Amino acid sequence: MRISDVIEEFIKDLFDDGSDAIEIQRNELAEHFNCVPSQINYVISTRFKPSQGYYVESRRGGGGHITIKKVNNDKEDYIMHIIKNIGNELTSNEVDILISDFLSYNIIDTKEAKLLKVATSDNVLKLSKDLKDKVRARIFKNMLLNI
Amino acid sequence: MRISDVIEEFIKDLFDDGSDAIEIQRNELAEHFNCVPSQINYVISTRFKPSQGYYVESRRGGGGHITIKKVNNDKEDYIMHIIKNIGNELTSNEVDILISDFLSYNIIDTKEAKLLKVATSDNVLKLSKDLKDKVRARIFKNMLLNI
DNA sequence: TATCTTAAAAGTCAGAGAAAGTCAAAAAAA
DNA sequence: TTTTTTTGACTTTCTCTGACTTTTAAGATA
Repeated sequence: MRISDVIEEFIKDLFDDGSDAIEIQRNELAEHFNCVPSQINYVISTRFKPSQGYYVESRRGGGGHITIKKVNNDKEDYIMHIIKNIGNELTSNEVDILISDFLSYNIIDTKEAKLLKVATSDNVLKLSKDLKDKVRARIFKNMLLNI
Repeated sequence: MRISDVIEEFIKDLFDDGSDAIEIQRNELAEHFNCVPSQINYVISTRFKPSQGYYVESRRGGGGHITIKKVNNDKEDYIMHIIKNIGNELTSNEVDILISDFLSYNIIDTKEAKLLKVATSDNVLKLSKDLKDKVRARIFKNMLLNI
């Protein structure tokens, strides 16, 4: 088995505790596997690409490290599913319920929640009942698509 | 964890009582962390830059000290100023200009820009001309208040 | 009082050290 | 042969250190 595969597996195992971000030190890892440090870069660039669901950050210098984050597209799938299930109209109450669901599932952060809420609130729209819920549905769905 | 990060955190914790300016003594702090005094300068110059929302002043000589102020009210002031200058109506064109100004002054990030844009776009609002620009102004201003 | 002196701060800057990144050539595998 | 993996020399970025400089307050002296 090639060393790259072993390192790949080792890194993936670090996620086993359920965390969605892990941190490694390039030189330390290279020493552990008895390979040159740049081998770690190779593994990362071939096996932890965004298209494979990972996002990588790093810092050089003393105490430097490499952070690998798992990005899941569960989020996008969930949002698309919700959007499809919102009809042509949406009440302020329904918005509140959706937003609180999104927050508890960590689909959006509190800032996005505030923006969604304010952009679709009765006070801001100030429209007749029949127009209001239609406009609200359109704004809400389109904003969601951009989150 | 690197010593610079520890010192950074220590200083930031000093703001926890809500004050927007804190005062430290360079030598004292260096002694506390068992590092050379210039390390404090390093931390300040890399972690407390104006671009990071801090403003630093100091005095030498007996009883000298370093004062760190939290600023970044610039952003809020600017936003408030803009909001006050937006009337009751706002065209799609005006939105585009404002958003591109905000972006170039780093008042908002690209995600916020997209949300502002989509929530106020003609296609989404789909209202008669007289209503549209009024609703757009309200949505835009209220969203800005929450950025 | 006015000035001079000294000590107590903070500031600067360049060099050393500690990481990670790059890239192309060699080697191995498909 | 073509593609993937491995290697290592060189680069870049970030952190830490210490010698030296500058500024200022406070005390000493005329």
